[in-house]
Amino acid sequence: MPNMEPQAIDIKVFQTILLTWFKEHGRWFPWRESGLSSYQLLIAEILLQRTKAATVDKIFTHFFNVYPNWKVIASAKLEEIENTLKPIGLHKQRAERLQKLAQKMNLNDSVLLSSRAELDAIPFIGQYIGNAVELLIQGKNKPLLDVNMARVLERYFGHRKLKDLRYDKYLQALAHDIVDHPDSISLNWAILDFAALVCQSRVPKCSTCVLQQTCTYYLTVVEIKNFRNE
DNA sequence: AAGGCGGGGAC
DNA sequence: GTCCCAGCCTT
Repeated sequence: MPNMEPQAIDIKVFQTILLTWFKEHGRWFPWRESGLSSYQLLIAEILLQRTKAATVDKIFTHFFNVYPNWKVIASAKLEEIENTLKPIGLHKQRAERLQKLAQKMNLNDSVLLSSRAELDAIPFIGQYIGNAVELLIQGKNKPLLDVNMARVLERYFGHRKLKDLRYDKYLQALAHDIVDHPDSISLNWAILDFAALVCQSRVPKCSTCVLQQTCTYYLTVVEIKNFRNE
């Protein structure tokens, strides 16, 4: 039964193995540095939407040199923001949203970012970024549940029922249980890095995967193929 | 539930 | 050329 809620021991194994993997193979990005402002953290999440982390990395430093705070974005020319964002795509949409957000946040971002109710009322902040703010700014144990984390969890523990991951109770509960850990941030990053480097969408590297012995996908799909020598 | 946004890298 | 990427809004 792939949709059964996993036992606590299963989650513990998953957490422990991935954190160990992360210490050796985890990626480094500037937005993971300590001491970033809530401005930088929030902008980073918007830049990362539907965009590879390595791609965002290329313009990240430059972007904050040009736009160091909400005020500068709020008063900038929209076309210039678009040009700055062009190399990472979705630039027209993102530039407009960033500027509107900046005009709102410029007043009092510390208040707006302090509670989930406030966050949910802000345009362009959905479930993912809401969780990211709670995790990275408020210090809560919340999952960065995107298509990549979903893919890892579903391959390992079993597939969700609903197409839209935001409404799938099983996947939501599972993700929350997984990152309910003293080092929730590292665990989140570990899963995202693992998704990008090992448990990839098209050709996952199962043969060298540290989770293969306990992975549903490996045990029910990959190993059977190997047995048949396909 | 489905469509649109988008350049860039991997294959 | 095709697929995918730290989503979200509109219809």
